[in-house]
Amino acid sequence: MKLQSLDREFFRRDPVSCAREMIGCTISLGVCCGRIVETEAYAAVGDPACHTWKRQGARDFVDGNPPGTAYVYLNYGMHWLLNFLVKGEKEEGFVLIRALEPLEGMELMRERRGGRGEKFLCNGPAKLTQAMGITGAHHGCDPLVEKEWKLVFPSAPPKVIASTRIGISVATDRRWRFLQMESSFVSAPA
DNA sequence: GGGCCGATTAGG
DNA sequence: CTAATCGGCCCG
Repeated sequence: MKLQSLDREFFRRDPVSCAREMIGCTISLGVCCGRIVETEAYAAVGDPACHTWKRQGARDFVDGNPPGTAYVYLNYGMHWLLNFLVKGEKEEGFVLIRALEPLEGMELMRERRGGRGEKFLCNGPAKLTQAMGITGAHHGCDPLVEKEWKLVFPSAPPKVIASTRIGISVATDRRWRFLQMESSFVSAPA
């Protein structure tokens, strides 16, 4: 089977479809690799939970970068969260990566995560950035171009479950959280 | 400048 | 349940 890398076109769509279809894709940074088992979509327009709702800086980021660009931000003053910029013709926004199934480089992940067990290395948006070594230094980088990054489609599309987004206090009714069915590496059950 | 809040996490 | 910890935003 042939490994098909995500391309620019993949991110030139609406964020909800993009978030759904990123489930099952693998993401690599350096020697570490994991399968994406949980994502969330945020819409640049009309979504009170999206950074663009309140932050001009986020809006500028959308306008000033190509689709696929990494949007990394510091949450609660201590946790880096990884998003990918999505820019369709009609809809723009972000896909938040919320959990990975660790596949490669687990030794290094474990070291970065204080020796925790495999199931707890990447089962949360801030845990996976810590395990993968993603920080604000990666904000604005282009994973479709930069060599240490690799984003690859799954050989077969997994079963995906839609659920409500987590950890937000507004627009909580939208089922814009996506999980790989039966995965034990998600941050929380659907 | 000060106050408040947040797409979280680990520990009690 | 809460502390930790800081950039952005809203005031003044």
